[in-house]
Amino acid sequence: MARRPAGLTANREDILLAAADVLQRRGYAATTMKEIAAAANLTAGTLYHYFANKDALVLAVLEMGLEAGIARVEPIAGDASRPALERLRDMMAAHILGLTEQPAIGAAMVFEIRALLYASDDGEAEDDADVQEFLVRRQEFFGRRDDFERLFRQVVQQAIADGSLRPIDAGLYVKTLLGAQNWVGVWYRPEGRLTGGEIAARMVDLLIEGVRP
Amino acid sequence: MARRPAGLTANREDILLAAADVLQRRGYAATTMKEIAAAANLTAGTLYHYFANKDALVLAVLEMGLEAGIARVEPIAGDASRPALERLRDMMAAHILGLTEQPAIGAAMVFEIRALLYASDDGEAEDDADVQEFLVRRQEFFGRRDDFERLFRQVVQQAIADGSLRPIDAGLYVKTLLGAQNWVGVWYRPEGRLTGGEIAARMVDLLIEGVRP
Amino acid sequence: MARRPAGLTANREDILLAAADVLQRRGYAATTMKEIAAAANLTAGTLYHYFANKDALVLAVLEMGLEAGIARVEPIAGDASRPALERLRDMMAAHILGLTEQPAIGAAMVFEIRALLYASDDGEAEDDADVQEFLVRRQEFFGRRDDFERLFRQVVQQAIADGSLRPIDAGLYVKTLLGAQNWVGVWYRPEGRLTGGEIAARMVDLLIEGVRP
Amino acid sequence: MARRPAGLTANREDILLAAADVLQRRGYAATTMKEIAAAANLTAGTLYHYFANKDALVLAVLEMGLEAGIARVEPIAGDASRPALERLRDMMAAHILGLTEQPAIGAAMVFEIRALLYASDDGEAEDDADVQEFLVRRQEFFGRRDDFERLFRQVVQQAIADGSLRPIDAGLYVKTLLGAQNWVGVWYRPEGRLTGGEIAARMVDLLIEGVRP
DNA sequence: CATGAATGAGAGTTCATTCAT
DNA sequence: GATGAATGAACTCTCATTCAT
Repeated sequence: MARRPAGLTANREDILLAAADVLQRRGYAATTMKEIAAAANLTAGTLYHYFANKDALVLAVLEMGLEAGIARVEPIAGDASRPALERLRDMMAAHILGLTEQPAIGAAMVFEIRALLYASDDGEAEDDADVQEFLVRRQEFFGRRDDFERLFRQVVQQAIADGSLRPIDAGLYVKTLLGAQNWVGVWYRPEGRLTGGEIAARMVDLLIEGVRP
Repeated sequence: MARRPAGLTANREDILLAAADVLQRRGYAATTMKEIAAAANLTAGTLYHYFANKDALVLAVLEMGLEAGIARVEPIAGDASRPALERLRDMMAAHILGLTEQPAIGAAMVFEIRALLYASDDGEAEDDADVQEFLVRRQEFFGRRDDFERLFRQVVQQAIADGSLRPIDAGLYVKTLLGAQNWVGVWYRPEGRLTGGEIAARMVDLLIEGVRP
Repeated sequence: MARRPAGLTANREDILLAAADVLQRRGYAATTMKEIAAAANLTAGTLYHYFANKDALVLAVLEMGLEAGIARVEPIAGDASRPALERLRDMMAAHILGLTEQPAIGAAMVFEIRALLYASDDGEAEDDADVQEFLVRRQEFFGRRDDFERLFRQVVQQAIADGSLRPIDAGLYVKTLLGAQNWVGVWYRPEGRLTGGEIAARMVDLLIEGVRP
Repeated sequence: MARRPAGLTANREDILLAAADVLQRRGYAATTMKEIAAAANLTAGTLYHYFANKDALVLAVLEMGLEAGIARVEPIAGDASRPALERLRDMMAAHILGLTEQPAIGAAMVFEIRALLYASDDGEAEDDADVQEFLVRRQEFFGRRDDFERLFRQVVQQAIADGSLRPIDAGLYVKTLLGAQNWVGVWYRPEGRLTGGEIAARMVDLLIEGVRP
């Protein structure tokens, strides 16, 4: 308490949102715990009440972003009552829209994954509990990312199976999709020429219909 | 070149290649000047004979990668004797292939641009000579990146004009292309299921023809 | 104040005193932050809680010394109830005595001012926030040094006006005074032939009365 | 040769003059061998053909300055045909004038002596030949400085003996003189209100006659 | 004599992290 | 929970110095 008036007390999620914002603006390398703390109206020491260390905090940001992405896409993917191609289109649009609504998290997910990828991988076999837990959670995170990718792949395969898509390399197509879409989180600017909705609609069209007359 | 036996002498370009490799493996944040130096068979101090500081070195890596990309694509784009769509296909394939051949640089270009984007932008406007030069070169780098994107956009527009592509949003389509393609530098593994050539051919097909039957 | 037993806790002023001592013994060039920290029973990192960088710390030492000098001299200068010449004599004696009591600071003020004079003036006009603040404070410091000199000059001028001094070049006389006096901080050794009080009394006599029979 | 046209070839003395200039402008701490080399139209490596190391070079600058000072003052001091007080006056004036003519060296002598004072005195008993020679030369330098001071002291004592000065503490008076005079090298600016000759004349008057009416 | 690439020690500085309060 | 002083490891960078050419 002390310093911050009631109502401004940060909780875990506030911290994560603040951290995502700083990460997007400054990048993992340049982001300090003090900056994150300041963005969340806290001091650095206090962050350690919520997160074991910087990597755990950043990983939590990415988990939050990934889970949000899955939450947007999974219900659509699983709605067996709708045609696969229709679901695919909606999944794509929902994902793109999500990235434009939360560009901080989107960009963080593209860029900071790499920073974490080799975090704590300095060759030495560290084995304090925090590191162990981090490694496990990172593994789970990558598993969830695969889940996310699999949702798309399955719907693509269903669409191929029902003939609404031609027989393509589903894995490669999904990587193509995700590359194009994730990149939106990088270049999108709220003040830009197109709204998130317009981007979503047009990009889905381009990626599905191709560009031939 | 005192001290080091002939044949091991590093020059600027050797350093850049070594640096690209380390950057891809470890990321900007985790990459130290000592690691780069070791990869180039030098000591850290010597790097400062060639580059003013870490940022300047990393920027030089990106410049090298970008210029290589432009060098691959520009001659194709400018060959007025060939149909626009054919040129577009070749440009895409050439770019993708380049990324699979030099994944270190490709990944560096995707990820480390961000690290540089705000480098020296810590809110304080430093401007000693090195920083000034860095900012100028960074600006030029972004200009060249725009040039690269423009090459694609112009060919797309030509293809629309000659009717070989339908009337699409050329700017958005190019961002879609580049997102999908650049992402290859991230997920591509030489030991993977598909060769660089196969990835290039299939991805071009998907992005041009779409996925409808 | 974690870690260190009560009683050893250093505060800003303790650090400055320790730093003055090291500076006098080793000189600006040879003094490292680690040495200062060790002298203050701290680690180097902790110094950066109190001072933005080495220059800011050294400047703070000089400020402390200068303010102590002004505090000794100003009340005497301003005591309008006493004859100007008497005040001048007392100011000189007080200043000399101060230098012999705190030779560390005295010598630091003579020597390290120069080191700071061009600090951050490496031709490049850096201006991040710390440097800006430093430059401002350095300017203020020089202003205060002028204030100090002016105190002497004004009393000299008053003494000239009331006829107790002959009509001399007041500015040059004060520079002569201060040169002779500041030099005391350089050559004075506590174990020397004369006490601080003796030096003060004799030097005042020499500088006022001259050396003619 | 190579790089530098004939006629610009630097010799030892040119280097010392260039070094004195850089030292005055930047201070010992900030002065690098490269800067000195550049000021002398050389590269850093070449300096080592002339001087064993940085300290030896700086010491040589000070030696040059001190010998020049002695050369100005000694002939006057030793001219037994003239009254002591007259010689003292001329010695003072000559010294002050010298400092205003070569302020770089004058300031260097005041400030950089300190930097050298503890150079190579890091507690360890270094014993390579260069260090040994440096320590010997430094000792000799301090001896010469004492010689310089002694010249003044002897003339003062002669003047006391012949009654042209009152019976003062000769040692303290000489320190007073030298402090006031050396300080001139610090504050003198060629573009200032007074010429070197005026400063010399007035300061001699002040220091001899005092300031009483 | 002169060069400049190379070294390596060490400097200043940053920052994640801890912990008494 | 929250703080902020303190730590210490690591990093970037500087620079005197060396030496093959």
